[in-house]
Amino acid sequence: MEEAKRSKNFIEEFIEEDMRTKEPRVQTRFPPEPNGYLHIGHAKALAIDFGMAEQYGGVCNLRFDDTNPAKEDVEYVDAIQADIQWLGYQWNKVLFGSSYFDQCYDLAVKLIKKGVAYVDELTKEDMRAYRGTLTQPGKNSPYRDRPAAESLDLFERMRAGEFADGAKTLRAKIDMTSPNINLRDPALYRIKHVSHHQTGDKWCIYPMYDFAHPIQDAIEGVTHSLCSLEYEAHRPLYDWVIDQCGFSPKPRQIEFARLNMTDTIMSKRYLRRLVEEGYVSGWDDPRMPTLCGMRRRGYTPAAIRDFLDRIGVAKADSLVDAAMLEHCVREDLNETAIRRMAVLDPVLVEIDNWDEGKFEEIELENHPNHPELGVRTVRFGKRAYIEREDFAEVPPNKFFRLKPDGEVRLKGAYIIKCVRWEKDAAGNITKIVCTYDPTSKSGEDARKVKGTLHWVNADDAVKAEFRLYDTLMKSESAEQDDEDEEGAVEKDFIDKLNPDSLVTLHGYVEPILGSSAAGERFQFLREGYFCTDLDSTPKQPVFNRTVGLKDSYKA
RNA sequence: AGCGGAAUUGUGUAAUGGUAGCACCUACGACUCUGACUCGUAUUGUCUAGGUUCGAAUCCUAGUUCCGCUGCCA
Repeated sequence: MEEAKRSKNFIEEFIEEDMRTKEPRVQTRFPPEPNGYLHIGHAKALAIDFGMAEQYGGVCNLRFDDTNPAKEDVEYVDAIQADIQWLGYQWNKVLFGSSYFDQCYDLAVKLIKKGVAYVDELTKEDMRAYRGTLTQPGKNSPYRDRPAAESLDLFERMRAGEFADGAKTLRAKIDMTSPNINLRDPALYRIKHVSHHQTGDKWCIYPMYDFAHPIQDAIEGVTHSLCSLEYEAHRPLYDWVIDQCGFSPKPRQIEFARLNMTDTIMSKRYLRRLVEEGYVSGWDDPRMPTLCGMRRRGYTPAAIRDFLDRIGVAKADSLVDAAMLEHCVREDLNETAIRRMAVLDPVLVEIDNWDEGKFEEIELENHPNHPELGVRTVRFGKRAYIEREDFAEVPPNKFFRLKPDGEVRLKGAYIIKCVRWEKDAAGNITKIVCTYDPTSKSGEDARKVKGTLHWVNADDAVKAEFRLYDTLMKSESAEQDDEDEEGAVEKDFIDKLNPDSLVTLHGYVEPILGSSAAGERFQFLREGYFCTDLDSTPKQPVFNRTVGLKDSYKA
């Protein structure tokens, strides 16, 4: 496939300018916090971080941003790496923010000695009160001007574990009247008597993100620290830390808009609720926007990367139509997925003028656009299953499928004509009786009929389960405000869940599919792209519908 | 309200003072032993009001709307 030509985004403009005027080297980092699974939103950031490094011949490190042990867990460290690799990105090194704790500490000492950091003893509540508001300036803490030596002593004792959580903090001495609240003496270190998944019990004080991140970037030699828009107001603080610590050259922080997608919940908090309260089967439930969920659903790395490439990078907030992602996965799978026949909601067809016990071998192409992918053989006999919705007693307008006295071709086999049908007491159709035209065998240049149906031979069909997915949320805006009155929003969120996001059907597949392995992808003719689920067994194959086919039929 | 950002067709994104383009979506048509794929055609856009200029999405002025920021989270 040809490399799609894409115009430059604003980050590329910045990088190229920096390469011309500063140093001709690019280094980035992808800094996930190990407190959850990666989702499609992270994938955008990841594609930008790894993509920029690759594009400009630089390197990108995977660095776990683990400065808050209270919220993090090793469980996620491995999963995050697996997801990145699955997507096809390669890091230069795996690093941990926690491995810089010694340097952070030393730098904090340096800042105290410089007189630009101090140990504060205000309570959390007082600190908030002293901070002021969006419109009113804050005021100095009474501890702000204590001698550096005193702060130093206190800071050492904080480290030594002499104080309880929250009793003291180390704060930057910047400007309590700054219109940018992030500059009103932000906390640099806090006390947390919590053991860390990487450093164990070595520390009981941990640096804040705002202090640790720029230090990590600078030590590693990151040239461009790419992050999402909500860190924009933190950039002056990022630069302040770099300057006060005396780093040079200085990494440059550039912010871009994060991904939002229609019908998609992207907040970790809500995703966690779905898992913990059992609304989905787990983080890898195929309805989840997590990378492991999408993987299980059958999305391909190529499709996801193509999608990420197409949506671009900008600073304006946006809401990408999920139809774009669907388009990308259809485009990829159309090329690569082997064709098979499966009947999801079966109804029996019996051929009146076909001898009982007689079978014919039928050859079917594995891919109409790729003959080199070969053919397979299926048997055609007196009975077949077709899709229940492919027959109509009273056909709607432009119905090309089976109807009373109507003809259709069974894909690869013969043209059949409906002569009568049977129903049970409840009025459900139990059998459709047809005749076949012996002169219409596929490939023998017979006459044409408008409709062609997929089918499976009833005598050797394999029973299968099909899982069809729809959006987790009922309609448009997947997640609104999460800040209003807690209870109301929480309830609202659950109320908006789509009760039909998972529909399970039981039908039949070609015998050859009885042995498919988990993860294999197919196009089931006229039904969509499917992949074999983890739950699948030879006795009971299970298929997930990744995405349906486009359908221009309107009754 | 203070500060920081952002506004281009239904959606996403280009055009860096010189023909508003591309993709998705949608509609219609051709083809079709998948109502798929493919191919063709079409609709819709520069937040508003002024100004500078031969010429403005782009520069200037004023306004409007949206997003973010008041964690010892990241």
